[in-house]
Amino acid sequence: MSKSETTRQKILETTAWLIGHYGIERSSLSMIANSVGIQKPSIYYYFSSKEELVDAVFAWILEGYSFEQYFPINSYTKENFVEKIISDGLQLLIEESTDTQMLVVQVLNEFLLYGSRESSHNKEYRLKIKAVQEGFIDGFIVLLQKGVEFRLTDSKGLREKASILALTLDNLSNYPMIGIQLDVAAVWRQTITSVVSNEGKFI
Amino acid sequence: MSKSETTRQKILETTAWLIGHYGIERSSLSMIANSVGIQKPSIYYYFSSKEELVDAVFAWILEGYSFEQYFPINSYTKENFVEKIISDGLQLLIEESTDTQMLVVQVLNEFLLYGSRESSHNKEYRLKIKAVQEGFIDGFIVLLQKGVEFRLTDSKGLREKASILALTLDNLSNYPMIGIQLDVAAVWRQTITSVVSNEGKFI
Amino acid sequence: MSKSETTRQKILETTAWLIGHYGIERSSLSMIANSVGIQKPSIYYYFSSKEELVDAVFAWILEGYSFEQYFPINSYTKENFVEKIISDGLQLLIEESTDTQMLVVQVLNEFLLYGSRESSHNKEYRLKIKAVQEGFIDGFIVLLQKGVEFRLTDSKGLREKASILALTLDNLSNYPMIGIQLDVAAVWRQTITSVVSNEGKFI
Amino acid sequence: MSKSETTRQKILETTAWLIGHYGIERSSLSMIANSVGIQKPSIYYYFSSKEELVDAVFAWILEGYSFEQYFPINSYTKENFVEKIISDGLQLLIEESTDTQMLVVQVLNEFLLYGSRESSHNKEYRLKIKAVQEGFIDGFIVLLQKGVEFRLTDSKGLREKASILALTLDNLSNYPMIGIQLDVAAVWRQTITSVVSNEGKFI
DNA sequence: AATGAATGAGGGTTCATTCAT
DNA sequence: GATGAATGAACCCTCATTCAT
Repeated sequence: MSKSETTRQKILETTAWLIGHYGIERSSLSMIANSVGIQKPSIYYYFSSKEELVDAVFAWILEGYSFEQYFPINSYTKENFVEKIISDGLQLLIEESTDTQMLVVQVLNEFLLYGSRESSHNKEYRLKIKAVQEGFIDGFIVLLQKGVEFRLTDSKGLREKASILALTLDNLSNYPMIGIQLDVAAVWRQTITSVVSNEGKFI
Repeated sequence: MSKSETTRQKILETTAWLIGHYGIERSSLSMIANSVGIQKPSIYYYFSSKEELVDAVFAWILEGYSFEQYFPINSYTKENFVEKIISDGLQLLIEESTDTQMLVVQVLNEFLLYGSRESSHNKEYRLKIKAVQEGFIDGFIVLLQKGVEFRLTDSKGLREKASILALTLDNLSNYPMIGIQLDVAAVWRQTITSVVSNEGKFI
Repeated sequence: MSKSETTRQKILETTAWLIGHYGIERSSLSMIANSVGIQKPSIYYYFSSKEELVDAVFAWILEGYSFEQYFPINSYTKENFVEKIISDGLQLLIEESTDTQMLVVQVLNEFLLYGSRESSHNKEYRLKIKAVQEGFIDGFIVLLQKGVEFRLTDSKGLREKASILALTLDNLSNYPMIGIQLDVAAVWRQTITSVVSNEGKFI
Repeated sequence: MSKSETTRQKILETTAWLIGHYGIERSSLSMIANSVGIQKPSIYYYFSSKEELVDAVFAWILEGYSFEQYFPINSYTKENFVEKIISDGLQLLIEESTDTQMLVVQVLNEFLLYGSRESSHNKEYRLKIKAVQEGFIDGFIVLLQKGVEFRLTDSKGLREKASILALTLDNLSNYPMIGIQLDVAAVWRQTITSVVSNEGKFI
């Protein structure tokens, strides 16, 4: 990696960390430059404005956060189906309790809130996060359809079931932020069990 | 209401609205004063600092957001049990799609994120929100215990079930913020059905 | 004393104390009102502006600070002359190490400095303090003339001798402010001895 | 001198001048910036806060104000002893009636008073000024000891004599501030004469 | 005799940004 | 590639003051 790219990357990572810890507005260019170990105007060599830097951070964070990454559809079989959903989900949830990934959640939430504010530009954030969330819902729909093919679950209310899975996953990853202690594994397992293997209970 | 109280209340409401729309840091005292129709220093007559004002807004928002308000435990009977949980929850969820209550969610999220940032004072926000969330979990536990008495649900994993209900409610109220269209009523109904009336499936 | 006078007096004393401890500019009307136990606008009932209040404090402080008060010329005799100058001076100096009087010195210094600043109005402070200081010099001249009559000192350089006494007194009362430990009594006695009983050494 | 140092120096000098004329609190950053011919935030490029700027001014002013600078002990001989003390002192006193040095006195007094106020940080000012004052006392003690060696003065009460010289010098330099006209030279000569050549009169 | 409510002016400070070097 | 120097705009906050009550 060239020196230039190294510095760019350092700025990106540092900014992400700072945003996760102090929020977007509180993460000033001074702080960022200071943390990276460069001078403030140097940032402008890589990013033409704070807005552009923040956008880049957002894109960089989002980049590695997709359904396919955590739930590789092709490796699901009739035999491993239920247990693999559980374990794949747990991996996401538990990975997130590591510092690195908890940062991602925090930063995404920051952007989610930031994007929900009154501002023409911010709408993009909301739209992109929406896309990711819908990506998870769509992913679960596809996954559940496999479950239907495997005759492990019935075909009614697939969209609602998928939504429940997506939002449960989302919220379980948010709970640590509030500080609530929860048996994440148990709750996730319980959710999968009742959603996937419910028989004709859906109205 | 005295003139003083009127102004104080106006400041409180305006600030809540602004925080919901622009966030805490972006809601400057100038904006607030401007929106209320007074001069900036006048705010200091009612609140000794921005921090105190923000605290007051937080307390005011939190004040009307408790489990008991939405799920009045005493009015649950064996006959109305399942349907009442569904309708009470829907009232919360649908009420929240009105502008007034959607503001509450937005503001609470703002505080939640604000509280998760590095700062000694902010910890209080997190703790108070945690208390509210735990209030919902505890409330659902009590409610589910009633369900057990009524022999409508079994007694295993009560805490996990309650957690699922609480976080589902939480997340369903957050979805509109992202802009995702969801058949909220269907999802909630589905969740209640699978959680309450699951038979021995919990591990 | 009527209630009105009592409050007025309380404001005066409190302001003097605050000026002594925090300086004129730092002693805000809020602080004063707070310390007195009244509301800010009430001060305006007694003093039409902060400037007028400060002036009143100045006059009140100056009022009890004159040469005659400490050195009653008429009670000086040939027999007690030297010892009485010493003891009268020491009374002023030692009295000043009590809290009450140390306040006076502090406040006067505050006004002295305040008065030396660029401002048309402040000139009055300087002039009045100058008058007091000259009052001490003139007083000592009269006193030393008595000494000449008593043939205890010679008549040369009376003005310079008087000046030395006045400024020594002044400075000795300032030293505690800096925090320098000094055997005040010894220095004052030494000064008197060398000034009053010097024989023909003055040029 | 680099551009940066020039500006820094200009800020320092301007601030000193303003403090001498208007006091520390009245010398606002707006005034300073205005006088220097720069914008307010530019000051922060050189000094991280007003406090730091004021500290720097204080250090800068104090820097050139020591006993040794005015009374070079090594150049005192038995022959020039008395006359040199007089002339060295007069140089300090007369130099101070120039605008430049009168500013120093004014500023030092400002800091002395500022330092005597209730505030944890200000204590340092008092301590440093105390150190300078004690430097003068100690310097005069050493000087008088030389006088003892030269058999020009006796060895009793050296500390008190030194104190008298130091405070006389101090006060003589303060008198112009009040506006009192005084034959400074005569008073200083008289003090030296009576202090140095007093014979066994000390008690 | 006193105050509740409000304000214009100005305080110190931080911000993102620019630009010559 | 990077920065030293500078700035306009905006920040939170405090001030002395006013005025109807």
